Amino acid sequence: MFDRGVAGTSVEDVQKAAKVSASQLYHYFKEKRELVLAVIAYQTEAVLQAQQQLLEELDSFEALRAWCDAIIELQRMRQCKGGCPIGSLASELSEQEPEARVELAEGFARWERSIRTGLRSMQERGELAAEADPDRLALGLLASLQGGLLLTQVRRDTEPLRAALDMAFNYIRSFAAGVRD
Amino acid sequence: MFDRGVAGTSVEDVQKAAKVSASQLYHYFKEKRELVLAVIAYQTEAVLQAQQQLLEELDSFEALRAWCDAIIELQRMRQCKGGCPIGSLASELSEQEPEARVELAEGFARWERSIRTGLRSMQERGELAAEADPDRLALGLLASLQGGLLLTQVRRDTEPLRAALDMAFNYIRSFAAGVRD
DNA sequence: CCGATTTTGGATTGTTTACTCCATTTTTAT
DNA sequence: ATAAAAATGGAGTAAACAATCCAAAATCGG
Repeated sequence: MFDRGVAGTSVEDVQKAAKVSASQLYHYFKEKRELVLAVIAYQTEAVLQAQQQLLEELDSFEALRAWCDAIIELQRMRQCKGGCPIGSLASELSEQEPEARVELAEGFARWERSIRTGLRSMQERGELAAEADPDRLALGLLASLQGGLLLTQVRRDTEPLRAALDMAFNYIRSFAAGVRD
Repeated sequence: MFDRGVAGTSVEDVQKAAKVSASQLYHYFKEKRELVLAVIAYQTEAVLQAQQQLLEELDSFEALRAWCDAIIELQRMRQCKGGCPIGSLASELSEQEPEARVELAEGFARWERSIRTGLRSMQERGELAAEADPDRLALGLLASLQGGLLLTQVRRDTEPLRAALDMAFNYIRSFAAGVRD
């Protein structure tokens, strides 16, 4: 489903890939919709877990920059194919499957919270100015990341992702303690 | 296709909506893929035309802000449904239809160029500092817009779009002539 | 060890889908 | 006016699809 989209992946495709029969799949998942919800849960965990380590140790601008660079490097290795696993599902399912939309919104919320916590810890350490708003910065950063990933996927070139993350990073850095005012 | 996605829209759905018979549709479009390419061309024109006016008169930060606000207002009116017509197609088709991907990339490129031209004119007018890079700023701004639209679509709330565009706008404004250095 | 429950294989069903076909109507060119 | 070309209606086809069904196998509880 990551490779070909949800609509582009038949239940039979899943059966073959998983080497199980139809009755097995339908024994564990009532219908395709349910399987898709499981994919959302799985991909959300995968993305959050992959980010967790770098986001937990967000204590400096260098660490934030390292996180950005890691994402860029990951997309480069993937030859810019596939976009964000959560973002792609979100775009395909938001208008079609209300339940999926809610789950994906929750996934993004967790991701956002994770970034926000990192920015807050930078603020507590005195790296980030007190007047900075970690909530909005985290949300803006996540949006930049998503948009950057989409444009990078379409263009098959990491430049848009770089531009988006550079912009977000530099903006956040403009709130470095002591730089403003 | 904007409402239900490309895969979620059958050729028969299109026939009914257009009140034409199968033979008519297939007379003008060899196959569904060709119809989809026409949709891409149509939506690209629609988006660019809708933006054109505001982007052409990009001569000040107020005008840039007005453009941002117009986009936010548009999504609010749409109840945050549907995301970006180009972005949604891009996400659904990029990995599936190589030809569509190229057309969508070209659509984004035109959009980017349009923004870039606006920023350049601001630079020529002396609003934007000479050391600002309109190319990267335009790309970053477009990425922020796309990501903001996606998150706003998923959350059914304009806040992510606001945060994304605020971030991009404030960053660009930090290049206001005379403010830096 | 044995009866009940769960799990599995695989054929099957009914529907939806993209696309075709051909006869008929409409338009165009002269 | 008329013949050729283009456009249209609508039934039809074959494949793909999600989902069902039932019998067989495996697992579990006492």
